[in-house]
Amino acid sequence: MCVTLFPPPESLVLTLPDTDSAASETTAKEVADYLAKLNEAQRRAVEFGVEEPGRCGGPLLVIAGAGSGKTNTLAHRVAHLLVKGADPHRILLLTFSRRAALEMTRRVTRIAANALGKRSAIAQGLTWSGTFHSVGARLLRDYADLVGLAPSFTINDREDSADLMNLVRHELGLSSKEKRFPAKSTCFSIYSRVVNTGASLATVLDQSYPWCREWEADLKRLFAAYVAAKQAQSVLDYDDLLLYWSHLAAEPSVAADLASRFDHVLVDEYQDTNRLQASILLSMKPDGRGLTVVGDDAQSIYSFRGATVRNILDFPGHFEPAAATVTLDRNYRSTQPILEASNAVIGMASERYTKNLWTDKASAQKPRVVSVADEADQARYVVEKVLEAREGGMKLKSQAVLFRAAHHSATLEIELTRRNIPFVKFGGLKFLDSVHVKDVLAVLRWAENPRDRVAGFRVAQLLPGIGPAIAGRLLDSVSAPEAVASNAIKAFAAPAKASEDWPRFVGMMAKLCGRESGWPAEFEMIRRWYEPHLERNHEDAAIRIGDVLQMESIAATYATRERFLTELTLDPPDATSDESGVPMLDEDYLILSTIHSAKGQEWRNVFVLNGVDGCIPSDLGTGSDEEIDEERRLLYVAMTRAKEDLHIVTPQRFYVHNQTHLGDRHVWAQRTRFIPQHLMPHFDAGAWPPVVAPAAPTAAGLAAAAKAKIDIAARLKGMWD
DNA sequence: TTCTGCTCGCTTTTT
DNA sequence: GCGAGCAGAA
Repeated sequence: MCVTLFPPPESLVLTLPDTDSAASETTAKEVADYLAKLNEAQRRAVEFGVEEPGRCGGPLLVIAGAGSGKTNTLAHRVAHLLVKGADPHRILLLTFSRRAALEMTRRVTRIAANALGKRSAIAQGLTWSGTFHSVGARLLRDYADLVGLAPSFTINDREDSADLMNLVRHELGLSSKEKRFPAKSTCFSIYSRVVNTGASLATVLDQSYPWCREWEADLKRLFAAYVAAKQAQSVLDYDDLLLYWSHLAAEPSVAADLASRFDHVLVDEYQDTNRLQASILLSMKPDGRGLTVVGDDAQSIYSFRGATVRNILDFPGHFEPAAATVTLDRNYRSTQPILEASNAVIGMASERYTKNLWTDKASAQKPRVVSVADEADQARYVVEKVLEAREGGMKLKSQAVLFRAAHHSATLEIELTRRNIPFVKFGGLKFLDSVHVKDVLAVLRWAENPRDRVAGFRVAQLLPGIGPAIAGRLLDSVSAPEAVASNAIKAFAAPAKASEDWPRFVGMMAKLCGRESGWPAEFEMIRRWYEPHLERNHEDAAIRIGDVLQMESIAATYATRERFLTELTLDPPDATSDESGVPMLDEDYLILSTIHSAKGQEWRNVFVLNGVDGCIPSDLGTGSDEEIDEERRLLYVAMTRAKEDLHIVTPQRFYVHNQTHLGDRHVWAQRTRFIPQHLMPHFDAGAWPPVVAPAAPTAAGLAAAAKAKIDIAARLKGMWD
């Protein structure tokens, strides 16, 4: 995982080099240099409204098609602002993921270094770059007192939030209805959708969760209690980071201060922001001065998270006069045949807004649609083609395998492991979901914030002899008014069955709450305490201890416990590989990724797995026309990742695991509906392995086979001798 | 009250 | 191939 720290507050006071006149002259000359590499549209996007220092241009929307140099353009714009004298500490750069934020600052630094020479230290001051959520968390800690939040608030990830929802649900007695109440994760998804879309509960239920319609009144009660519980416990969920921020920004007494912190706000991947995020931007920059958003409506693939493509479409109209729009439609990534095929696929969307992309990268190779018998053949095809390209000098890292759902790569992962091909998988990660990781984090979270019931509930029940009932009582005494956590734990009458483990637990919690050991020594202490419990509860304790040890080394790179917890929640490790730990950066490895996680990336050779109906589009995403269109955009995103070669693999026979009451079964799959027959001229269609006439078995072959049979039989018998 | 062993139901994408 | 929830034993 990428471990980056927000620099300590002191570094914010970094002194800026003087802007003397001699430097300005060199600047003027080199400006021309670095802008000369951009095309005309990119250059307009970079220079728009950037005048002398202190002045910020009006709002700008950049529609940037796939591979049109979007990141590069945005990075140039930031660098250009810096060159023109903008204060880096007063630039807010909002990206979709931390990975994207890192890439952006890296590029800005490089471009600014080229343009400014030694003065590139300026780019180092670009400290406000990150996701909406992580920036929200930072701002909230600054303003915590103002909004009545404990500055030591902890952040619940999705799973924790669902657990809290579950606790509240039980307290309200909603779990013991005659008819089954929606599952905790469903409840949480509904809640989250209401918050992120700004729609009413009734609307959300009608549009997205019709089967939960009858529970509307109960859900309302549940959500009210959930919000109260979060407040009582000083915990925030992901949505709260945005929600508190938006309320903060809308509050006149704070808004001015908040807005005046930043001269420029730039937002990447704007098509994947939701209503709440848009409202935050508008209240931070009501007149749009200094506001730049970049995105591509054809790549909007996060509506399940409340993102709405309307944000990008309606952006210009929010301002008076309307925001300027620059469209980047020249593609620098893919060859002409790949682009033509991609354009054809997205061209069938029922609604579309941007123009076709164009390129001058000619190629004779059309993208391929490869028919294979089943998933095993699909895996073999990919491995064979990957190795073939590797022989031809293409690094594994320049090749990627993309799929709709994380488990689609399971067969391939086995084949890769068998053939000793290293790979790293992005997306669908369960690292933070595994019980042992959550256990350890719960201890930390509870120590950091003793009112966090989800964490405490989990920790207490690790001790033998303590179940839900006793854990609940312990938590009550810890969170009683005026209670001091470590004293309350010490004073608690543990049951006899837990007496053996109790003193050690009390000692550990006292040290953690008192911050006696310091960070990261605390982590080691928790690990040592946890190991015996892990061994008692899990057969595969050794592997799990390995994970905990790995976490320990990650923990050591964070300055404080709070930083570690916050960043791990907001930016969990996003990759796994066949062996524990991500391979060293200098090693070569194949990329496996969900299409969602592949956003913004590119590779020379791209394989799209399971290009069949039921996978793309997913069975679960074929309810409405909007959903189908989003699945189509997903395929479009996957296809436009490819620079030179694109393989869409379509297994004819598809194995489904326990998906319905029918149990495991094979289904016969059809090529995805997004590539209908009339688009096939854009592709090279073929089958693999190539069809050859079946050779009759030779006498020698039969003899060998017979011999093998005998050998195996003998060996099997030998096992029991 | 905890713990174990069973059944039933669900199963995308992620900050 | 897994978690939530339940029934029954300790």
